[in-house]
Amino acid sequence: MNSLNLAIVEDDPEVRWLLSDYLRRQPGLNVVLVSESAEDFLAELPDGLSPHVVLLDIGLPGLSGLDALPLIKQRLPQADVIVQTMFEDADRIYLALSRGASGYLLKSTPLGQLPQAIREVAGGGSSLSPVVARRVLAHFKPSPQPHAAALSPREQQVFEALIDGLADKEVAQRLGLGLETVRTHVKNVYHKLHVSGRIELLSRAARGQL
Amino acid sequence: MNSLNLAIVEDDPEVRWLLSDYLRRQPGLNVVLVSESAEDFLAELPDGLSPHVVLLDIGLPGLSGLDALPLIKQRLPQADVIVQTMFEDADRIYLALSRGASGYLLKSTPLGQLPQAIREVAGGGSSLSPVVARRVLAHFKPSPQPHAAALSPREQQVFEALIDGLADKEVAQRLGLGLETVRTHVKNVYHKLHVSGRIELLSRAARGQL
DNA sequence: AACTCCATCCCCCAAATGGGGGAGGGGCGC
DNA sequence: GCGCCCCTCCCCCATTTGGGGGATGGAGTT
Repeated sequence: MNSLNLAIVEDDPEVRWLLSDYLRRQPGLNVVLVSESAEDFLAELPDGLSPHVVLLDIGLPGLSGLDALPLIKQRLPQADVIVQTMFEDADRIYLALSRGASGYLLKSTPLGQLPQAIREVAGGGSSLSPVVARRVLAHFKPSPQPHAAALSPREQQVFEALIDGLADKEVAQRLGLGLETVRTHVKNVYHKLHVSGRIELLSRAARGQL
Repeated sequence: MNSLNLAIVEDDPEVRWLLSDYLRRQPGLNVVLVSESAEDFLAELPDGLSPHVVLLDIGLPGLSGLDALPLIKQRLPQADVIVQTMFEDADRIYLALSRGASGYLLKSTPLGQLPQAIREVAGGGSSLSPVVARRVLAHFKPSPQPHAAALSPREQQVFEALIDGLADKEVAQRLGLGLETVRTHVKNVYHKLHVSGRIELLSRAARGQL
């Protein structure tokens, strides 16, 4: 079980050779399949063979790595896929992660860090290049509402209750207020946030636009 | 500019000593401030001094690292904060990241990896322990709705329109249907997804619970 | 043929919602 | 003192929403 089965999908012959050659030398790593395209990979994959980790290039001709990801995860649900690419744009990163990638390494990653990244991923972790990680974290922050500042303390509380999906009546209970009071606050929140009602409010919140 | 100013906030005396001692020895790293609490850190911080990176423990007595994060980012907007902790629960990770942490390292991280992580962060990247990274990535995936499968094609369309915040009438227009038809589909969607109305639906969608 | 699911549309009704309005009291700043 | 904002509560009214019922026709299964 110490032997980690690894598959490599990479179109550039030189890179492919470098990668497979280097990784083959690593103790505990077992390169079981090397393909030059996602189509080839899926076709060549023997039924019995299930790599623990797949190193997947994104800039593939034909079926792109991004499009191949769901197919690979379907064929090998328990395998972890590390996406390797020179692209570091938020869209591609987001796509790769939402399609089940367990790692996202830039091609600029030193070869020497690959074995560790592969072991981390196989061990239930994830490996992200620093630049990529920063992009990912950026998706978590944007909370600071420029609007929220305009909301009075009470309105802020009411706002949060609305986000929680409460009805006016329930908000009144939670905050110990009269129904009519809550209705007043709610209307004020709508005005200050420039929304027409709780549905628009929630649908924007769902998109992180608030 | 090659010298990286580093501040350390850590309550455990032994760990504090180990960290500061080890990091002080690293070439290019300059430990400029070591505090045993967030309060001390904010108080001791000279006005002219702006560390590039702050190593922040989360399990602090008094003001927790999590609560201190926003204050630190306020005082030092350009500084990158690396959170260091033994906690790996999703809540704390999420909180730390949404409050502006640029890195999240577990206490189990080998000392030897710290300098690299610090340099990566200072260089505009982010550093996450593998386990943490996996947790973070999990937040990106969950799209595949187990429910969605149960929705008929029309219902799926209606569902998406609801997420977009449309009213019944607007859904009818978008899909070229009669209002009553839409109302029927909407009700069916509610039943199949076990929600009581669009507010619960949207508020769950906002939390990624759908 | 009988059954089930889907899509389309219709009706009724009670509750919740949004958009207006107003009013009294408290606090803060000028 | 006067104005302004916040908090509290009240009323009216048109629309929307949820929940319940039912009807028709088509497609697919058994």
